[in-house]
Amino acid sequence: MSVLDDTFAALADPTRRAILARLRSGEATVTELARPFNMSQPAISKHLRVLERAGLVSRSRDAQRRPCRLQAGPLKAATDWLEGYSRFWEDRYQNLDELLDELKGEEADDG
Amino acid sequence: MSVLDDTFAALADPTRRAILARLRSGEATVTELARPFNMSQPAISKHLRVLERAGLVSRSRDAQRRPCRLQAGPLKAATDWLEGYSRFWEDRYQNLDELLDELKGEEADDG
DNA sequence: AAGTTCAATAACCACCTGGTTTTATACAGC
DNA sequence: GCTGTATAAAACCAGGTGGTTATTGAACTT
Repeated sequence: MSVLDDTFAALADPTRRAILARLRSGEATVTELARPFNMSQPAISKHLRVLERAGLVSRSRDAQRRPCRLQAGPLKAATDWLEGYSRFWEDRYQNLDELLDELKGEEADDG
Repeated sequence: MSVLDDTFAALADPTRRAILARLRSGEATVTELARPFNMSQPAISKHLRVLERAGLVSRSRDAQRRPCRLQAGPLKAATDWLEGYSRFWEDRYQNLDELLDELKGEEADDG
C-alpha cells in the first residue's frame, strides 16, 4: 500500500541490499548482478522486480541487456521516516525512560 | 539472519509502524495498542512478537499487563545503513547519472 | 472460591516470498 | 536463417505472514 511498505520490504532481503550496494558503483546488467550470488538468473530477476516495484531500481534497454540503475528517492523517504525516531536512540532519553519506569515500580511497591 | 533483515522486515508493515509511533509517546499495554486498530488482540500480539524479535520493543511486567516500550537502537543501525546512499538522492548525482547515460546512448547511435 | 481482565497459545486459512527448473522471447552476429 | 546470449515467464514447492476464532493461563477483585 504505502510507499514505505514497499521500500522497507525491499530492503529486508540481504540479496536485494547487496544488489543496491553493487549499483552504487554504476549500472549493471542482470547477469552481472547475478554473478556474485551463486543463485539462478530467474531468482535475481525476481529480486529486481521487487526493487523496481519499490522504485529503487530503474531499467533501460541496451540490445538484449536490461541495465539496472539505482534510484535512491525512496531511500530518502525511508530515512526521513526514521528521522522521527532519532531522539529515541540517544542514551539520555533511554535513561530517562528507565528512570521513569523505576519510579513507577517503587510507587507500586509502596502502595 | 542479519539484524537489518529483521529491522526492515518489521518496518515493512503499517500496523507495526503505527505501533512504534504510538510508543514514542510512552509505554503502552497490548490492549491499549490494539484499541485504535479494529483488529483482534492476538493479531497485535503477533505484531509485537515481530517487533520484539527485531529488538524494537521491550516488555516489562505490571500485574497482568505487559507494558511495551520503544527500543530505537536498531532504527539507528538502519539509518546508518541508509546513510551510505545519501549521496545518491541528491539531484546533481542523479543528473550526472542520466547525463552519462545519454552520452552512452549517443555513442551507440554513432557507431 | 468465583469472576474478570490482560495477554499468550493453538489451530486454521489465504496469500506472499524466495527459491528452483524449464521454457519462451528478443536481439546480435556470423 | 541458424546459433548464441540476455532476460523474462511459467509452473512448482516449502515455508513465512497476517489475519481469524476459540481456548488457556495468569493475576487482580470481590
